[in-house]
Amino acid sequence: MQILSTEDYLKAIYHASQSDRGTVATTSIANKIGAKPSSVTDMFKKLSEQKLVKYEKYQGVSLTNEGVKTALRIVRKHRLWESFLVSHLNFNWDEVHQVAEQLEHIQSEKLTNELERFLDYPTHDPHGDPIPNRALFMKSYNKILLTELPLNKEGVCIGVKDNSPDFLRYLDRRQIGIGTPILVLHRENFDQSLHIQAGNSTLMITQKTAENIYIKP
Amino acid sequence: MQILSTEDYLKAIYHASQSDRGTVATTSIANKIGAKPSSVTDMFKKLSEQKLVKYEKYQGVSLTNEGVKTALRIVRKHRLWESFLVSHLNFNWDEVHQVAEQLEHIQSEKLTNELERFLDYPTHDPHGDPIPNRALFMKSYNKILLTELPLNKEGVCIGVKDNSPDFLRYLDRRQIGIGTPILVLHRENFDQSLHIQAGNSTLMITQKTAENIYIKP
DNA sequence: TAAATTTTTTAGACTAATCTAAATTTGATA
DNA sequence: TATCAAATTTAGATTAGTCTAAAAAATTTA
Repeated sequence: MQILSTEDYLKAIYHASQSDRGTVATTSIANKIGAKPSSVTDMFKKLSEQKLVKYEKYQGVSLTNEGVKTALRIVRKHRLWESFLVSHLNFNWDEVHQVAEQLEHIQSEKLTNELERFLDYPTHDPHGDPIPNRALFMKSYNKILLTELPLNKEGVCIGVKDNSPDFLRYLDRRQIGIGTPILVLHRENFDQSLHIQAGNSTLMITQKTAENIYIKP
Repeated sequence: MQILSTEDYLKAIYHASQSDRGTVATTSIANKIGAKPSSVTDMFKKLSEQKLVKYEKYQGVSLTNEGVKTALRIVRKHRLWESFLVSHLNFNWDEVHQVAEQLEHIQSEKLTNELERFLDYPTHDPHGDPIPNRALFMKSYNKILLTELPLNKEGVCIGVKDNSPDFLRYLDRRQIGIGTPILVLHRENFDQSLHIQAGNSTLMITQKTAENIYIKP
């Protein structure tokens, strides 16, 4: 439908290879990006010609060093813009993604670097994801899922796995956000739901929710 | 060569109809936009179908009300972004145009309006051009060209006609900018060059320069 | 006002990103 | 290991924005 740039493909490949480790299948990108597998194959060939991915027929793709760099440059811009939108333009963390998807394609090194300076060199975006610095280096916390936090051990919410507006708004309503201290009071054996203390309030959350919250123990 | 959106055409038509008054010729847009006249004709037809311009074969185009609104929405974004780049991201007034050309296409009403609020509702951009407000209304100063400023009458630089980096950097080197007070000390009959006082320094400028500086008397 | 020049449009073609449908390859299963 | 299902690729078509070259209209000039 829409016209997607090579940048969108590189970013999708980058994110897919983070979770799936290593090479990425045609259909997995097709689903992420909302295109038909045949279109993805064409783009794989094109990216391969540009030496941004390694592509073997029927074997999927993996990013080359140059491809990783290009992807990280986009991730950097995306997360800097998300930070700006939240910190200075009154956006909520569930509203920023769609706009940042556009802003990440703006081409101007000076713009990116000045934005980073203006924001005082943030290391993480509003969802807790790390922001690559000018050298494209980023440090992630060592984090666990809330499902893995032992009973009565204090932890802090430092990010989410699912970035969908639905989930983020759900967390907002429960007053869970980046930095919220969390304690697991009880784990229900029956359905793995949790009773937790989040900030000042105690509440119940499902396993599915807990699987999508990152915690620094 | 490049793929231009309807937005670029509308903006070009808008600017052309400001200076040329009324309808705009195919070649004039072709030159502005760097496309062949045949491409422009095609786009005129397309814009006409969308009721954004009134188009009569061989008679050029003029913007409809809807077309003017769309153009002003782009101008608004362009000038707000230029203001942001200069006021918060250390851009000079000669550097902002190219980046703002990209930023003006970002689609998000909330973004535009929040940016405007963040900048505290600026009325003019770094080149002195008026910024349409949310209702797309803008007020220009009544301004004259520096060539028209009478001898020994105090005026203030409030804008430039030529926005090219070359000209803007030339003015920078001479320490002329928005807000600089200017006095014409002498007008040379031979070539219409001017001796002026600009801020604290006196200097000589050519007629061509004076024709591109707007003054509030 | 007729001829020459310039401007504009039309016709047909190209490119990039997409699609559908058919063919091919892979890998799982029996 | 032969078969079948799923994944992937190929082939050919489509669309939007562009181009060149030729035709048509408008404008200038003699």
